[in-house]
Amino acid sequence: MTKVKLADVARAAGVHPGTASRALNPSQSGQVSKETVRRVTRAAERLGYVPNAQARALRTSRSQLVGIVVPDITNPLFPPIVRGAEHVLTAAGYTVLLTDTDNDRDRERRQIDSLRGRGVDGFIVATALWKDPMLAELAAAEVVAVLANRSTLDSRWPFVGADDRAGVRLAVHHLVELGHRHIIHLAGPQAASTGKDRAAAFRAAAKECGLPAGDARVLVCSAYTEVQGRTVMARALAMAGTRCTAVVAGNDLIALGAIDAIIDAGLRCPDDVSVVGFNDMPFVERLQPPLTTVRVPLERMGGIAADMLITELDGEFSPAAPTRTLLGVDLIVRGSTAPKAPYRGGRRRSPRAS
Amino acid sequence: MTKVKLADVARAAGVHPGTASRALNPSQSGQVSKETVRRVTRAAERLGYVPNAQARALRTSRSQLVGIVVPDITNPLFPPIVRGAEHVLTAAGYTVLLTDTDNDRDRERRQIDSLRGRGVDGFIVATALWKDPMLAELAAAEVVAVLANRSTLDSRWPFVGADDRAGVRLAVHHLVELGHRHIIHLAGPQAASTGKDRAAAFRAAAKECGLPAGDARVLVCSAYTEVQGRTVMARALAMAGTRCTAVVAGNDLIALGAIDAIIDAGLRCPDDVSVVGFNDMPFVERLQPPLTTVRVPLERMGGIAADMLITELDGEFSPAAPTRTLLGVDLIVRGSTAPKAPYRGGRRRSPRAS
DNA sequence: GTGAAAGCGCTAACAC
DNA sequence: GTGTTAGCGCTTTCAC
Repeated sequence: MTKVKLADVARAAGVHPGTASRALNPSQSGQVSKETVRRVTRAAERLGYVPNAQARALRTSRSQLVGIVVPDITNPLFPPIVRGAEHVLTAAGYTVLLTDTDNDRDRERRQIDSLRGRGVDGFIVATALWKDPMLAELAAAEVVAVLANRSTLDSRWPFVGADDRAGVRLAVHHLVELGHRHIIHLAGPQAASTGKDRAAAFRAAAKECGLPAGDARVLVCSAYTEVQGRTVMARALAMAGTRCTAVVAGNDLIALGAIDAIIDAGLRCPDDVSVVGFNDMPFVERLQPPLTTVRVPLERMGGIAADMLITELDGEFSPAAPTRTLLGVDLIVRGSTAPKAPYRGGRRRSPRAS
Repeated sequence: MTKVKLADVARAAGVHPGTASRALNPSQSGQVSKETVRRVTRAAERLGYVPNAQARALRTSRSQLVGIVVPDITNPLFPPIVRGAEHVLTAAGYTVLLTDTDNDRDRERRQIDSLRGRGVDGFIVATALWKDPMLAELAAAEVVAVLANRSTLDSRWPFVGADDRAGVRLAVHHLVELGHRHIIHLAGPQAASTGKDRAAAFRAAAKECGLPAGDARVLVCSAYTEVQGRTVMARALAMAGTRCTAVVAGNDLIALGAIDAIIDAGLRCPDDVSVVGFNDMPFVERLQPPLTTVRVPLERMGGIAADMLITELDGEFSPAAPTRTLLGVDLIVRGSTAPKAPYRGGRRRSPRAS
């Protein structure tokens, strides 16, 4: 079983390879007689012809390959985004190269360089930093890319993400309505737009609700992980002056860590401390307690990122100002938030044995 | 910024392109003088040379591309497998093409054909059916592939998966030790080896524990989903003759659905019915109740699949009998299993309002 | 409407 | 040890 190539199809159809190429290529099949198109198409089918993408790419310098760059595919935030993007991309004839940077900048650079060497037509990047040297390089090299979830300082990139400000605002108002006044924000890494923007939104919302700055503290986690959420929340609970009754977490993972720390401290969620997450990643509705969180349409985000990239790739020129899409979000109220309990004079259950 | 090619590097180093190629290629750089290698390497670095993978692939008919085929990347079972495989593969210079078949056979065929057209060197397939026409075609076309998680009837494929029999045996023994005698198995789809093998293992383990066949029923779910688990469990609870006190689920998702059905019926887990899952996918330890399940080293599974594939790809010939690796599993006992409650004369809480 | 021919960037077989 | 050459499979200009 040796690979059948265009020349074989041409011979079988009794035409020249060039003609066969035109016949098989929708955009050029107009230049070929209907009859020839039919003969070539049938021959191709009969022989089970599959075009060699490498050769085509080499010739046309278009690979129909798209690289998707995520920090960690096991973070439940990303599979839906990847899935949404993949569906749109494959429907449009593109193939997805997935790469997981493992949150490691060196690895990210190597991976992206490798994908560039493979001639990808463009990237969907979900690892952007606010100040991102990698993106600067890509820009310099005139690489086509779209940013998903995280934005960047450099406004030249098309972007699709959640309306972070609206989401945090919803969360803060919800807590205030439940009677909470001492609310802290466990912010995500400030190098990421999501971390930065949500923190800013938290401050703005707190002000809007009339909370004094001292009652609406921001504590920064160095990563979007359960471990960081737990560590920073533990620190917050141990701080003398802090007596927060509610937490707005930078994302769901940080929220889970925060809940752990609350339990570690002998407190309960939501009885003693309410917690709101962000993203509504899969399965958080089944956790104990079910997580109140801001729902982001992740699969749609991936699909839109793919659409944007395809537009960019098809377009002869890009508009002066790139498209920026902010997806609407909803607050999903579940079991991790409750009305502020009346002050119980420091009565705590004994801390969990470690 | 025009792309720098091998000829540019050669010119800069003052050698012929052929020599530059040899100098840059580790396997052939022995044929070139040390000094030339140095000059070429430096020139390549200075110019920022990135080899064109398309051209190389066209010439060598080796693309260093590997396709990973999963049914649904949003099923938490798969991200760890993909991640494990990707790390090994990228370390070995391969790039991953990910495709999500959406559990759709037609889509799967199209995707695999497309990846073949792209000249992938091999596949890691996590969607195998026990009798799989797709795999038969791949075999006929002499495609190199490795099966992960699910095995197949045709023994020609290398395979890495969990020790399903041992896992189910652990689960059944655990339940019997807790005093359960009326145990049902909510099996996964019987078209998949995991569904079939776990069901067979369940029957064997029940027999081993001296449970009469009528007390150890097998009910089959048509998919590994929460919806199916819930539906089939509801049917089981509604069946007149059934009074099971424990469930061995085909996987964690089915287990979650089963727990839903138990609650729907006005019963409690684990108080009235114990449930054991399979896979120990991420976050099940935080669910309500925390899921007792069989832990499978998923990331390792992916890594081993990648290793097997690389071996296959490097080897001049494959051994007569392909490698089959069964990964050891552990039972992780958490909150969804408990000792059988004394018979409470059909006393049930009123069913949850629907 | 179709044939001829060149060439995308690279590697490997063959000279010397 | 290095230069030369051919060609991987395809598309596309240029003839006719």
